[in-house]
Amino acid sequence: MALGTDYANQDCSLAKALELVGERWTLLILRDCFFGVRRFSDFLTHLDMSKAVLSQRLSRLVESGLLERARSGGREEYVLTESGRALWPALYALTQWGDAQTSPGGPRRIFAHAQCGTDLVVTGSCPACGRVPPPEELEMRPGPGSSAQPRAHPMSVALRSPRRVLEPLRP
Amino acid sequence: MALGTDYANQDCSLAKALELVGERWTLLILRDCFFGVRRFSDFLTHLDMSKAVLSQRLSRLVESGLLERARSGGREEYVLTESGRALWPALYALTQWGDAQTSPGGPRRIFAHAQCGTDLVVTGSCPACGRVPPPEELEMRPGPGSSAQPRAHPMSVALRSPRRVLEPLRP
DNA sequence: CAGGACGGTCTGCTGACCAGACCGGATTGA
DNA sequence: TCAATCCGGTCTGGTCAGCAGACCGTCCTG
Repeated sequence: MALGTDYANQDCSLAKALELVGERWTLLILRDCFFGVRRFSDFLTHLDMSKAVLSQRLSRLVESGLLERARSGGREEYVLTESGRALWPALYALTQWGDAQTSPGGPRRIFAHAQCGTDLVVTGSCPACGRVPPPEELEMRPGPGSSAQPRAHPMSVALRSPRRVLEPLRP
Repeated sequence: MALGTDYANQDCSLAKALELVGERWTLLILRDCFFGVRRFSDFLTHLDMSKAVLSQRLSRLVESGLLERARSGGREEYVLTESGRALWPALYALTQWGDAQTSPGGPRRIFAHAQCGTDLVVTGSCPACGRVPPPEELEMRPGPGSSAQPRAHPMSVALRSPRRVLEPLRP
């Protein structure tokens, strides 16, 4: 493992997790995967990061089994594997904490259980069903804390309309 | 914010959260805080990291209100604030994912609800009480996936005995 | 078959991380 | 009382990772 990305001697699953997803940009890439982003150029546009780093991160994620490279209509696509999808609760919990800490006007995004239309509570469980729905059963929409000056490019616009989590952004 | 630590233009609470706790070592420092570590030298020993970086991370965590600097018996101590303690669900979720991905022999650490003695399920809720207990109600102990060659220094030994989460390591 | 979109790689620079030296104040022991 | 040690840092020089931007091969399209 590359220097600066491992935590030697830590007998701890949090350290192991961070060796897989703790590098800069990695969790944001995975978040975009949940939001339906699949193509190299779309990650690039939406995350506004360096191509070299994006390329390296995607390769590492494929290598560690969190993403799968698929070819669709001559285009490369990066799709979450089961391991990658299993990260959803952690991503959701971090997002909720970020809302609470940095968004006094309320959540930036709201997630609802699509089956029953009920908004999730902060723990990620559906108050109507009493269980924690998997990401593919969720619908997301902007909340009261979302930016008043949103970005204009088509990617961001598409991601602001209410949509199903994990549904591909492009047909 | 220092270059390389921010995510400009991201109207996303996950990005904001990562600006606060996404740097290398930061989440491991906070994990140690939950485990009762409070002193500079103890973090240093247990995490085996550079003093300069530890110093910078602690200062930033104090500055962002996740830790509080306290003086106890002439010694500096770093203690979680309410904001810091609110990070527990995210830390727990990431740890559970790390267990699932990297520890085929079972969890490295097991958390139980101290009130009723029941082990938590993967979502962090107590199956007996039906709710998600806060960290101060939890007891931790090594699980079947913990290392067979554990580290020998007193810090690590102390952290391997069953103990209450958030309870100070030193009296 | 020319042009552009796509999915990268390469390059030179800058800033972050590293180990280890150093340091001042407080406590402890002789 | 004074030296030694512990504690909680700061400083330094070297290395590595992230950055913007140039470049490049492949595929599709008009």
